[in-house]
Amino acid sequence: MKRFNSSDPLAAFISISSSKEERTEKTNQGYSRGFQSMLDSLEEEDYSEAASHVGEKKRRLNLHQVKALEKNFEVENKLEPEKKLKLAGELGMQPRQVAIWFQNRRARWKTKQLERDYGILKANYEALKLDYSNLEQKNEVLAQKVKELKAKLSEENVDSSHSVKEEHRVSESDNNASVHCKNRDFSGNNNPSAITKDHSNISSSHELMNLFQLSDSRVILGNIYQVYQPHLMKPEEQSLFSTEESCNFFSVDQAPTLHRYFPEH
DNA sequence: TTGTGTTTTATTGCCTCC
DNA sequence: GGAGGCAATAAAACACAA
Repeated sequence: MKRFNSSDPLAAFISISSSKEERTEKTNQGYSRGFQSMLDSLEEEDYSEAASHVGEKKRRLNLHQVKALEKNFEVENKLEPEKKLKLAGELGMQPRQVAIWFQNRRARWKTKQLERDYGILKANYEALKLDYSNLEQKNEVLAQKVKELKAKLSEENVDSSHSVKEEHRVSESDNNASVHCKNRDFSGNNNPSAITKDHSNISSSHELMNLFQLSDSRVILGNIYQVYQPHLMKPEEQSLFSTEESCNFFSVDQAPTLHRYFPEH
């Protein structure tokens, strides 16, 4: 087990100060303001205390030592034992001090790296959120257009459906469509009661229009998603947006026949 | 001057590797 | 089993506002 060599704790704390030229050398190497001021004050302290320092207290490394350690860390963030001994000798430090400095420096670097990664992830998330918001707006516009077209179509059907014979023919066509989708509900479950049951429960045309809107929005949104970022869809959303389920309710190829849902027309 | 927050240096305990 | 790395933490040094 490694443990601190307590035979000479004094020596571990006393760092030999470097030359006056080295110590007075000002640095602008991108240290934080706090760190820089710390280094500055450290230099002054070194001046007055280095030679005669009483060493029980924890001491900070001088500027020369820190700069040399930083330089070595840039080259390699882990030290070979030989390099550690060499560096310790050059800087007047205990090898263990050098090792501890590198260890702490790696920890600081890791923290910074995590902060950077978090920033990147956050930026990506914000961009994605913006994309999603834009898509929602487009979807609303498209849904509104669909709603208008349906209303228009409904009016046309009312105008052209006076003959009983015509009504009968359309009714048959609707029955076929009903058979086609009667085994499907909105969530993709094979629940025979889902759609047909809804039919019986829908009491007003207003509810019905909402039903259509919901369904259409999902189709449109689903198609946009599939074209735009298909890999971002959750499995359950892919199921929800699957064209087979939605098309049977409102197919693009076959315009919806609203007669069934507007029997009064 | 003092309280408080931040940074740096060092220790401890655990883990992995050889 | 020893050496070394890492996470958590203590403690000293330092900055700074009130």
